This record gives sequence, structure tokens and C-alpha cells, in this order.
Amino acid sequence: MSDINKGVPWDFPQFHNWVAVGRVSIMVRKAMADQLVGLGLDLPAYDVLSTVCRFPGLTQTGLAEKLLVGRSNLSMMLPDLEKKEYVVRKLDPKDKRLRRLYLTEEGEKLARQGLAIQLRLLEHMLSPIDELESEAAGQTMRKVAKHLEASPFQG
Amino acid sequence: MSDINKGVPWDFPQFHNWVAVGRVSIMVRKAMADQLVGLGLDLPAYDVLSTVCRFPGLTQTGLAEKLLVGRSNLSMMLPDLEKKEYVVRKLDPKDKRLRRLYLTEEGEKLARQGLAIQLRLLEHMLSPIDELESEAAGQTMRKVAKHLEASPFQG
DNA sequence: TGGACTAAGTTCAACTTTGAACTACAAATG
DNA sequence: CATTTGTAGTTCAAAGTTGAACTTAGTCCA
Repeated sequence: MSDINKGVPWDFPQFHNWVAVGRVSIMVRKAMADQLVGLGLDLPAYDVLSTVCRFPGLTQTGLAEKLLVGRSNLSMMLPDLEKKEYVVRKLDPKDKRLRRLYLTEEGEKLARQGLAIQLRLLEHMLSPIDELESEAAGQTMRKVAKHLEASPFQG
Repeated sequence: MSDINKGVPWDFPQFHNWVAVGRVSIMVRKAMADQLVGLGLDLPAYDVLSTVCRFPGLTQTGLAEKLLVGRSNLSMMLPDLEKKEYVVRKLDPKDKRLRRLYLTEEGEKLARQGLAIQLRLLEHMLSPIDELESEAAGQTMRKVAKHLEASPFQG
């Protein structure tokens, strides 16, 4: 390592570890996006369908929080998904501010096809990793996520 | 778990593990973006500065590959960074197609300040994780990245 | 009840990011 | 050495994403 690089982050193993996480994350999103073309979906639409499939009756704000996107994003996207009849929004009778999200039969079918693809992709990408190791990495990530949510970084 | 969810991905631990990776990745990018406001940088600009800091003389295409963004993106962004005098592009004398990237003194300063922030953020987010565990997770991620590069998923 | 306050969702204009088509240069092939 | 093929970078228009301001509905509390 050259002198000029002394004391910079790439001296620290943690830095490399984190860079790898970021790279894998982007690579998998791209791979998934490629596969979804066959279903006529893009990644954001798939994120909506798969999440509503898992959590039917979710509100738009709830969905935005899960996906870590802005609410306005969903206000733009959901009318399209409704027009394609993948999703329906039902006003909550108890609280008329809430528009609860459900999949149509068509939407459910697409979500499940997408989820099947995602499972195969996971299986492929994790094939060089034994189950224990993968579970350990997942455990670590969940710990970090929990910690970051509980105490966000303040400079 | 209700009947309707049988056979869907969230029955599989791998699915949860992967979702955690994705979430942490986005959360950290957001946290980093917040911190960079103080330096007058956004995340894409920081990605450029930190990467050129680490790999001076990188070409634009090389940088695009490292950052996993399109080349056109950099063609839009780099003139701005050059105007702000954070970056200079020098034509390679041996191959006039190549524009090699270097940081100015100012750019170098900003990159190092950003990298220092990134290290503190890493330290914070990894505080509940012991070093061995974090190293193991990094190792796992590097294996996966390598595998995905060597054999991309083909449906 | 009424007035202030909070939360859900929408709109809109600004900003990003992308991919396809293009130019300029280099390398390979005959 | 001329032609073909390939690579680096740019341009431009289209699509996506965002935050701030707004509307409407619910909550709190005097």
C-alpha cells in the first residue's frame, strides 16, 4: 500500500466488508430486475406486489416505510398498478384517511411468480455458501438493522 | 403462519436473510447521505470522490463499473465536479479515448472528510457486532459477489 | 362543541438516472 | 494500409424519484 493511502478507510477490514455488502445488494437488484422483464414488471412494481402479497391490507404509508421509499412515489405508482388491475385500494371504513392495499387475483399470480424467481435467484447466489454461514450473515444483518433503527447515526 | 402463505418465500430463512441485507444497505446509504450534507456533497458525488481517491487515474468507464452506474450518468456528473474543481480529467496520452480521473487538492480534502464520516458510521453501525462476526459476514458477501460476477443468474 | 394539532394521501416542479444513438479513436484482419 | 470491428465518452429525450406544499380526515383537550 502506498504512503498516500495511510490512515484511509481501506486500511480497515470493516470497510471492505461493507463495500461487499453494498455491491452484492446492487448486483442482486439488477439481476432480479432482468428476470422480471419476463413478467412485464419492473423492480419497484414487484416490490409493491410482493410486499402487499405478504402484508395484505397494508396502508400506503406502511408500504412506503417497508420499502424505504417516499409516500409520493407510491401515490404516483399505485394508480397505474390499479389500472392494470394488479392491486386494489379500499378505503378503511374506520379511518377514511387510510387506503388499504390488496392484490387482485392477477396481482397475486404475478407476485407469486416473482417470488418464485426471487427464490431461485437466492438459491443461485447462495450456492457457494453453506446454510450455517448464510444464516450467520443474515443474523448479523438483522442485528445491524435493528441497531440502526433503534439508534440512528448522529454524526 | 396462515394457510395462504404456505410455500411462499417467507417460509425460507434465506429470504429473511436477504431482505435484511437489502434493508441495511438502503439504511446505511440514507444515513451516509444525511451526513454528507454538511460537506455540501450528495451520495453520488461522494461515491465518485471516494472511488477516485482510492484509484487515481481511473477511467470513466472503469469508475462506472466500480459504482455500478451507467457511463452516461458520469458524463453528466463529472463536468459539474470539474467545474467545482474537485476533479480533473486528463486525456491519456497513449489512448486519446481515455479520460483519466484525478482529485484536486480540494477534492482530496473532501474525499478524506467523507471517508472519515463513513468510517465513523461503520463503527457505529457495527458496534453491536464483534469483529470476528463482522469479518465473517464480509467474507460471505465477497464470496457471493464473486460468484455472481463469475456466473450471473440466467433464469 | 370547537380549535389546534397530527397523520394519510396527493400534486407538482425539480432533479436523477437511464438507454439508445452518435462521434472519435484504437485494434485486428485481410 | 484499408476496412472492419470494438471501445471510451457524450448527447438527448424519456422515465423515475423526491421533497415541499396542500387537502382531507381523525385526535386531543379545554
